[in-house]
Amino acid sequence: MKKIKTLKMNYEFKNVFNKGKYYIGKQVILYDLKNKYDYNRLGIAISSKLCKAVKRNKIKRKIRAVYQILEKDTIKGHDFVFIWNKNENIENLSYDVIYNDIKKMFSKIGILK
RNA sequence: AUAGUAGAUUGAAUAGUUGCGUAUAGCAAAGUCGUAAGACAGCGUACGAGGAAAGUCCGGGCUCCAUAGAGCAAAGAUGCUUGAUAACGUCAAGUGAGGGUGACCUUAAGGAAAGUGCAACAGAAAAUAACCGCCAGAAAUGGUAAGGGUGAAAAGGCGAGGUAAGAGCUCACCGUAGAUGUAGUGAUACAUCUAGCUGUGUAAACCCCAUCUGGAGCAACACCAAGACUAGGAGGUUAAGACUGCUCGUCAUCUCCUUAAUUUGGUGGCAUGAGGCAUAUAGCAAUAUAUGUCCUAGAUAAAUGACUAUUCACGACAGAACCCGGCUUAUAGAUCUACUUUAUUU
RNA sequence: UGGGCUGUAGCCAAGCGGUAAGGCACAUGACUUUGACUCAUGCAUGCGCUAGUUCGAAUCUAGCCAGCCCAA
Repeated sequence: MKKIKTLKMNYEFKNVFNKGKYYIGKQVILYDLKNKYDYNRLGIAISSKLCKAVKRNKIKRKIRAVYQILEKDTIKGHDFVFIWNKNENIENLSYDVIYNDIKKMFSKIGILK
């Protein structure tokens, strides 16, 4: 099963936001919650007020690219939701910063093998 | 050389590693997920976002409402002419008006003599020529639209004759309206004659005239599976429904009321089309016809990413979501074609 | 994706062709020993932006911009 499992319904997102713990990185904020399944699920939420569709897509793609690499080495059974940090300018978006952010977060949670 | 005008094209490129979506009668397997309908994994191969994909401003296809019907009204849209188109509020060619030295650009451009409304302040007066004035007359009264300077706008303009004073009352020139002729499919243009000219502006105020318009939208709609409900009453022709009102007509395994429920998942719709490109013919052109050739995204929380190397002008605006034809708006730069102004030289 | 609505001072708002009412807030002055209350005066560079119609647009027309609501 190589496909990335994603969160789909609105209430699933709300669950993570309300009950989950959050971790703040330089460009990305992560909400984390344990789930019932034996795999991880990913959700990315970027509001349409932030910027237009092209830039939103770029953020999503970069987060997804990082997640794919790091997700292999994690302990399964979590829901993740990523949000863009509003204090950061969108034009500074870069792959390396997001990579370091998410690596730190995952190690804080303690799921990195 | 300089400053511009109009139109068209393009919208970084190459290589490697890795990753994503769709297709696949290629290989391999006969399995996995799911109650079911149904869906799918590995390797290989092919293909994979724009000129605006945007705004959702018009028009059409498609689907359902009856097959989308008839008449009157209401509501809305358009508004010089001819043509193009499936259609349009779009496009092309022209006409008038306005702007620019010019190439060229802009233009919702029917009707104010069907009727109604409005025109603040100022001004005698904003459409009835009332008031002051001028002239005649003893007065009553009559004649008059020259003058009464404000205003965005003042009763065709200006000059001469004429008169008691005046006046298109008469005349020349200009403007306006009408008729006739010529040119043109036509808007209209030009010429001649006639009328002395009474009626200011506003229709992007109501309105009148001409032409056109049924409604809702792919989250439409159809089918499949699971689950819930499946109880009671009313109607069978005008009650309710099919955009609004009235009249007519049509429909139904239909509709309405009370209680309950109106959910979830999947498949199709969904990518060959009023398609693109090239050539020829017709046409000033938009476009049409014929022949040849090509098939180039199809997701469903939504696919193009990341890294490395090289080159240059160092990369703007920006992401398909049922599909087409337009319009509008955003846009770094690059290339090409035609034309104009000014200056200098020959 | 589709459908609809609204933009007027720091805030709430009236006005729908004739040159921006009102309230709160703010500033100044008066009253008061001081403060509050009260009274007086002031505050819109042009009505979200850009064009057009008109003698004249907040108002009419067209195109943009921003915000909000509804269906699922």
